[in-house]
Amino acid sequence: MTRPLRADALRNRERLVAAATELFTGSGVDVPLDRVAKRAGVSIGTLYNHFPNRGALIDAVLPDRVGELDRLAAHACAAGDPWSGFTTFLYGMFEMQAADRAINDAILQGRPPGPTAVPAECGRGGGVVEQVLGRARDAGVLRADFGPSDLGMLVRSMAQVIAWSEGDDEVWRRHLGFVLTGVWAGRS
Amino acid sequence: MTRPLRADALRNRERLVAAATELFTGSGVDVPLDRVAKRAGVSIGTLYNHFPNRGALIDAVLPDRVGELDRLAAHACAAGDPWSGFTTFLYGMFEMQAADRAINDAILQGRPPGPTAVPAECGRGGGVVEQVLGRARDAGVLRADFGPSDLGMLVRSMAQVIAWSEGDDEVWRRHLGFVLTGVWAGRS
DNA sequence: TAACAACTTGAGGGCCACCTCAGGTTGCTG
DNA sequence: CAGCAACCTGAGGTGGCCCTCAAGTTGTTA
Repeated sequence: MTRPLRADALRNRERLVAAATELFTGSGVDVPLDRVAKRAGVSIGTLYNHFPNRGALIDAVLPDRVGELDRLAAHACAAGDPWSGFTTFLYGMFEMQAADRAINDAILQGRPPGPTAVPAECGRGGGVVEQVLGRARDAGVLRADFGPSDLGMLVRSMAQVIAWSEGDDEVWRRHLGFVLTGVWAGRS
Repeated sequence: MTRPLRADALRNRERLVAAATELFTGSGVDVPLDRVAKRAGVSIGTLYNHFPNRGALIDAVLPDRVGELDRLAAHACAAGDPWSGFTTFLYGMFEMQAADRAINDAILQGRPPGPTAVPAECGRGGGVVEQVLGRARDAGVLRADFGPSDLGMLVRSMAQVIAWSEGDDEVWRRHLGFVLTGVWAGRS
């Protein structure tokens, strides 16, 4: 079906993804596409040959990063204590989110009619994430009614908090701490 | 210094504010200014005569609404129980925020380098708000270290949650409940 | 190496919102 | 009511970004 790309085409595509990754990560997913093309050393036309729109480019950039979620979640499941597994998973995840404006922006901008495939990607890793949640719930340390949609909302709200933290991790950590205390079901 | 406006100028200014209030409230603070002018029955040039930029218009629209905060806060202080005073204040405030896209948008978009004077306005009512906080803290029902900046962060994060709730108040109420549980310092 | 298809190029058209300003209109004052 | 300032008007300039496409270039296959 899909015949192999010509050598130069493949090279250009890789350069484009690399340039987009850099710019999206640093300045958000709103950077003019001309700038992405220029940084890739390629014409704007070529960019559009490979990616019909901005969303396609974002979709090409994000999945790599989302893969890290799997590792984080696996690590969390391996932890002895379900609660600390759950919390370190969240802290790790938001650390990643705070370090990469592309991710944070994608979450912020994924307004109700989400344009890109981020939700789909999140669904992919959803299985593992659901495991982390389930383990904490079953152990009775997480509110029994805390579901994936609650986590989704937390991610979105934290994206906003992170954007306001301006690089100071302590700021969003503090806020996250409040919420975690709120969803903790253990005995104090 | 500032001599009184001419009669027609005053009328136009009022019409502009009214039109902007309607449009901002319903469709967010991003509506094209041409549309605001048209709805006010005034030319775009007149709009710029009165308000040099969008921020000035927003500043003219919001303060009315922020005034309601004072009433809410006063009501909260009048409540017998400091904790229920605190929580009903917050629920009331976010209800207002959920009902008015102008407010919610202004909060969401007031990115770190905030353009409009919303923060200043919040500071104005800040005295009363600080009272509500202080009362709850002094009564030992609110974390002793929960300050105004924490409240500010909560407001911002809730703005995001509200935007995602798409009119379903139960959604943001649920999330707010988590956070409130987290900052509650009473004995369970 | 010929010859085709795949790919690239970048000027340019479209769109939309922002904002200006020269000229016309209107309230106001004496 | 004259005459001046204050005010209004809206066509049009500006800028940014989006996206297209006809013409040129380059990899590839035979």
